[in-house]
Amino acid sequence: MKKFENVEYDTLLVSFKEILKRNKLKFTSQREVILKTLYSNNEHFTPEGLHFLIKEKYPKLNVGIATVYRTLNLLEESDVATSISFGTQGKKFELGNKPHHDHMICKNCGEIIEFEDKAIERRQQQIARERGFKLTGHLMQLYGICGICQKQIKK
Amino acid sequence: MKKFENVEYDTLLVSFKEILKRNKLKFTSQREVILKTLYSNNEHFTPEGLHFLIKEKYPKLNVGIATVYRTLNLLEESDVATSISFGTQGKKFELGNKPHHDHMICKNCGEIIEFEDKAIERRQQQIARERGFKLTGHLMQLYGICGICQKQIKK
DNA sequence: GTCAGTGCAAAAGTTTTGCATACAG
DNA sequence: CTGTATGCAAAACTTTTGCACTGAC
Repeated sequence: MKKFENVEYDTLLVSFKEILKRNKLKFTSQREVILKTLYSNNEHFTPEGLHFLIKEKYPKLNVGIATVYRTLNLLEESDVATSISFGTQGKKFELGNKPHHDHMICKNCGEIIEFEDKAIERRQQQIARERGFKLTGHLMQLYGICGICQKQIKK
Repeated sequence: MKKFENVEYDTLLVSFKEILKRNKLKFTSQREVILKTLYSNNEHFTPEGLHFLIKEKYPKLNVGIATVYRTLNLLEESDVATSISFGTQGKKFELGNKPHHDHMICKNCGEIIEFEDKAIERRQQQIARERGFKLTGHLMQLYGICGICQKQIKK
């Protein structure tokens, strides 16, 4: 069996390069590092968070925050990444090709369980279609108390 | 028979006053106007949008943007209003006196469409149960491009 | 009268932009 | 070589805060 991870990143990289070429844009080390960092940490990054991590990991490149913003916007415009809005401020970005998952979060201990449900996804598509929307993504978080905490909370 | 969907404005006002009294806060004309404007326009407001409308409608009051922010944050903290973030463009607020619903957000123009779907809600309950979670709430936002923007983007 | 609320302006925090230089193609 | 990309800093925005004055209770 092939190494799934590398194949996926290579594919991602190739299609990113194709998009760049198609638009007469250049493939720079900054853009590579931003894509790679987004890929290897499957988190949702704020621009500053991503910038901080990159500065820590590749100090020699000295990537500026403006480049991070410009590249994230580029990635989003070309549908390589998507952004969602969390909490108070700012966007968080994630790669659009990641296998989709949602989160169930325990309000007591913070435990996060990932899940994925085809039935809900299908229903979301249908809801969007009914309202003339072209769906590009979603955020779904379920809040509750996990099994362990339910037992402990017998107060 | 009392309608469940929309709490009357008077009821809303009374409960807002109660909250203020309970917290030793004062009922001011600015706060009243902000609540009333949120109520009478069935929209989701950005702070500036709300501020603009209020300045237009009640120019004599000369409500400052800081007061709008402060009041919106107060309304949110006391669960009278809720907010939705949508990226760089900031938050949008709505009163929390509506029955539960989720949001579909246009990533291009920020338009927000409300929807509610029993099938998804049921499925969420089931997913939680399967994983030993006691569900207490959820957040679901669908992102996409609204019909109007889809047409405009065909350049 | 007391003290929270307000407008204003300044500050703080984010994101974008202008410009000279660096560098991919 | 030719432009695009970049870093830096300034600018543009959005939201919060400090302060003296106003006004609700």
